[in-house]
Amino acid sequence: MRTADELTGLFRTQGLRVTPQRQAIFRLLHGNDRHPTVDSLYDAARTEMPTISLKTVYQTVHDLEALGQVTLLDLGTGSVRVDPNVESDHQHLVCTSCGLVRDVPLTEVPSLPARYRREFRTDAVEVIFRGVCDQCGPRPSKSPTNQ
Amino acid sequence: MRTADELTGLFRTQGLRVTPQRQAIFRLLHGNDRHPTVDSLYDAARTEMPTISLKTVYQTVHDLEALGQVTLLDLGTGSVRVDPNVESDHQHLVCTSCGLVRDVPLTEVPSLPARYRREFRTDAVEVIFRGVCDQCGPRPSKSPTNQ
DNA sequence: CTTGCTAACGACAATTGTTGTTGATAGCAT
DNA sequence: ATGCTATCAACAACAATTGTCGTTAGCAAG
Repeated sequence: MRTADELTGLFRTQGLRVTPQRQAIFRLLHGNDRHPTVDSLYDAARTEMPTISLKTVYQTVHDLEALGQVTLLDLGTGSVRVDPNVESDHQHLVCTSCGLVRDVPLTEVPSLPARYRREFRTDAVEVIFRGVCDQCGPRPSKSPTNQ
Repeated sequence: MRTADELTGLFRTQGLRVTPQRQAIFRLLHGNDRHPTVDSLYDAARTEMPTISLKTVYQTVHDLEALGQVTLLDLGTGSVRVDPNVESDHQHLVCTSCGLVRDVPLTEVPSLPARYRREFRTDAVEVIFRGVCDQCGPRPSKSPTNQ
């Protein structure tokens, strides 16, 4: 994702205004590869700006999405996640235990079988690897930290 | 998915009871390839059983899932969809306009790149083709039956 | 066929994630 | 500096799903 300053300029050229609230969100997202939920962004923003409202965070990430600066992902974890990585094409890995999401660059994704192409125009192919990360999963040996 | 009668037997061996409500849901799902939402199942069930409650439908599809007789899909369409096809491995195609979901058998799905496998155990790989079906999409020519 | 345990029922309230409304405030182009 | 209006915070509304609870009825065993 672009820097907070670049986004400020971009927003202004689009007739959008850049408030302290939005700058805080820009900063929280820049270089963030944790795929935060809107709610976790909200929590983070509140530490430096206690009166910011959840609605403002939603509105800002939607604006960012409309400008192609983030992707909003629904990975079946119950809430939307913000993915600031729009530069490089990638897929996702999701831990079904802790909710961790990580980018996975794939050199090749499947294509829709030919006989479906007449009746369906594919705009995007999404691949999700579901499983357990090493923080959650039963390590092959040692420390039976089961949970 | 198995027939309503087979499911009745299976439920009983598990100590679950089979009520008229559940049988109605079994019947509505058998041979159904439309990936209904819980709500549409609820509507369908109410036509023959006006007092059935939404909670009962939720409970029954969750029981079916626990017994491995259906899969509950979250395809980002806002609500869960019930997929009774548990016999053959397949992926899904989703129309972003009308919400249509269709099974797509894939001969091959991507695998997680080697360097991620040390830190993550993949349980399932999900592929979603997002796009527009021919009912919704701009037909190349003729009948502008838009919307 | 009766009996009894308890799973499942319907009705309704509660929760969670997200969006709509509104009047006041403040960003920023001129 | 000024004014238009986008954005704000607060709050209500919404949709999908789950929890609670007192009552009913499935069904296994006798």
